[in-house]
Amino acid sequence: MLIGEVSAATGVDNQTIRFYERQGLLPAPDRTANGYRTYDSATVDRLRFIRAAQSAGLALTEIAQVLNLRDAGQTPCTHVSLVLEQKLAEVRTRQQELAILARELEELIETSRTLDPADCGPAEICHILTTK
Amino acid sequence: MLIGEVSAATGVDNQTIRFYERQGLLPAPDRTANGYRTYDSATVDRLRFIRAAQSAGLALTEIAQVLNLRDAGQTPCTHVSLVLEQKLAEVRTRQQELAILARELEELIETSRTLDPADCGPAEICHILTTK
DNA sequence: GTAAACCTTGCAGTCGGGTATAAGGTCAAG
DNA sequence: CTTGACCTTATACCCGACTGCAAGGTTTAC
Repeated sequence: MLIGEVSAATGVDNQTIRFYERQGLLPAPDRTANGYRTYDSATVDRLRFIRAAQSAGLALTEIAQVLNLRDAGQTPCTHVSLVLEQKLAEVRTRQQELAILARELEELIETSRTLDPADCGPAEICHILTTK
Repeated sequence: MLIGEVSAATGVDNQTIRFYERQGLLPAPDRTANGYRTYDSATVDRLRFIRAAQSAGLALTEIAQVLNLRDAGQTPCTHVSLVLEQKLAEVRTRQQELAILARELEELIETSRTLDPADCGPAEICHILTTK
């Protein structure tokens, strides 16, 4: 399988596949006589795994760690569980931050309804954002 | 007021103030005889406004637009309202995405509890993330 | 024999919001 | 007269995950 076929099979761009190789997410592949990279179906699985892990919110470096553990012959499940727990905690934190931000935005929008643009004095910049 | 005093008054770093100037968020200030930037209290207000807008989730380019409107003599309130509405919509979208992500992470973690690491076949990479 | 559709390498650029560093000028205190 | 705290400029670097481009080699189709 050439890189383009892997790309077509996974939806991951050629350049991105080479980028992942440089980043240590994919091992250096075998080459054909003319230097083209050749892959087997394990690479397709590996790329699908990367996409799955990515959409689960893991960063590439975290995914690389999981893959390295696995490549070293260990079952990374325990490690993966820990990473997932940590990710969930981060997501929860971010959710709280966004909830606060959403409330603030609502308040500002509410304020902007009750304020008259004509009241914007020349000294202030925009009283919607500075009234608070 | 020299840049360091403005920095002390606002908590915005000297370098950041110069950076904002380059980004068009602050006008080119007057200079003393020896070339030092001098500011008046309006700059302090402007920086406070920038921080307020930033903590409301606006990007620097959006803040620059608001300030430019204001500097052009317009009351940017209507524009600000629109930007805020749009921001709120973005935040809502992001909240939904995070909610989905959180549910997925919970499921994966739940799965990892019921799975035995010993079941991790050599072919798969990590069955917590690929079971789904 | 030539055009297209592949593949290779290496390096630069993107986004946002800064932060760091170098190399120098200025000013007040002791 | 030197130390230290200011200030100036220009330039480069950081994070993450790519994306683009140049300049070339290879293979397939007509």
